[in-house]
Amino acid sequence: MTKQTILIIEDEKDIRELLVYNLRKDGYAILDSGDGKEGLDMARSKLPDLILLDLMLPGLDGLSVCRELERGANTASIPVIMLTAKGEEMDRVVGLELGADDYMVKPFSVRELLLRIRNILKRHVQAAAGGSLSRHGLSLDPGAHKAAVEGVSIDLTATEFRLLENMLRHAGQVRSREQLLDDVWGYHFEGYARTVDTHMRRLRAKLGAAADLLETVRGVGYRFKD
Amino acid sequence: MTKQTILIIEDEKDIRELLVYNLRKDGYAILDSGDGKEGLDMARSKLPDLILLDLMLPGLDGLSVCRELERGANTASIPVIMLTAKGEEMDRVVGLELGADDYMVKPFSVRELLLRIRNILKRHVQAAAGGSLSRHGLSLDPGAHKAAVEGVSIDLTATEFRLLENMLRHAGQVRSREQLLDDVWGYHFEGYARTVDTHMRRLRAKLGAAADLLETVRGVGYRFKD
DNA sequence: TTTTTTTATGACAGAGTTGTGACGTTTGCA
DNA sequence: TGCAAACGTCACAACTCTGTCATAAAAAAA
Repeated sequence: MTKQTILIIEDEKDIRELLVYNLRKDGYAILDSGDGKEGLDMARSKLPDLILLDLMLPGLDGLSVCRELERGANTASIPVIMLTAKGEEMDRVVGLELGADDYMVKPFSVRELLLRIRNILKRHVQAAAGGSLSRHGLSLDPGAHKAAVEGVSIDLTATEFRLLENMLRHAGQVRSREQLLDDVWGYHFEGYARTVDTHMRRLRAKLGAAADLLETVRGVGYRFKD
Repeated sequence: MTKQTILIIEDEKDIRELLVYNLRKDGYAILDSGDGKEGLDMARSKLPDLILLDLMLPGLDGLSVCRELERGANTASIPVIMLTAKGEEMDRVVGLELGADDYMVKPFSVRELLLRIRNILKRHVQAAAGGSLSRHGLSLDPGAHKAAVEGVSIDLTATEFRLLENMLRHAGQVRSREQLLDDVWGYHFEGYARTVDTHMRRLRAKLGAAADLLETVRGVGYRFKD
């Protein structure tokens, strides 16, 4: 699960910093710009997973940015949440002129914004991602958070599940400890590489006879048997 | 499957156009009226699948329209979402007692409205098709707001019922506390995730022997046994 | 072989999560 | 108005999970 990127286009510094801080804390990678034109360029070059867009902007106003995004083949599908100050006649604007996915009126609840972002991203991700994974008698169902070996279900903790899922999604590929720390634990985790070893051991113990599905690649990392 | 029809009864032109535009984009067939009396007539003659009804209306006010709809044999089962301006003393109970399925306070998020509409329509379709949900000896009848374990009925409060219903509708899937807060409590709930725990406990207590149908998935959320 | 490097294992403490009882507030109702 | 039910919040204890470290084992290199 790679970190998702959110682009914030907002000229008010205080609000931008508030958003950057909270979104970063929530585990997103953040790009930000205080200018409409620059923000649009960033959107086109970085292709973020979601855009928070202020309506009133220097350079190029929010509506125009939105319209331009809609026009680009690569940017049209990026969900946009509009931010507006109270009294900016939002209803008409958002609804009639373009396809923002949602909008929030300032001052808004950060928590509510986070929830909406999560929901919107989830929907977009789910549209892309598939169902359950299985290989060599091991099956994982991420939605149900259930795992089974040869049909016999096994209990995994949250971390173990994420680790095994990541290995399975990259079956046949060697995964370095660093990659695993990034993907499973997250970029922010300043961990000890041996942590991965420990969890591999725990996973192997729980996998029982299927333990050898997790192969050690000495000097490199681990690999899920192809 | 034919397009579902939504009737909008709202006198403010801007809002009406906002709704027409967005709902049409979402794939619904739209009827609209700016007058209470006319709207009621349209409802009776066209029998839409859902009605968005403003509270303050010329001709005939929203509550009266709602009451009339409830009275008609053909219109009583049509779900109604009430729209009210902030400050218009809209007692939820009054509206809900009159048969409104939900209500939203202006200015509202178009996206949220669309979600609610989708949910309500889905529920109505399901209610018409099958009726009650049941699994593993637990049965729920959302229409009647009744629950039973092994045929023995149990009393659930409104929140408990919604929570259990949500779990049951996603049986086998892990539901995070955030998802549950969103779905069961709503976007605007600035709550504490422990609230979910507490309600799970209350549900389990009422479920008695069937308490283990609600499984804890540590570090992730809860899951209704598949 | 011996030495060095890398990985596996066992133990452990602290961090985090959940269940529970209690309490205060709100809401509906008599 | 007062009461009871429903609901959200909180504090706390029990428990699980998880990262870290020391050490053993294994593999590779010398």
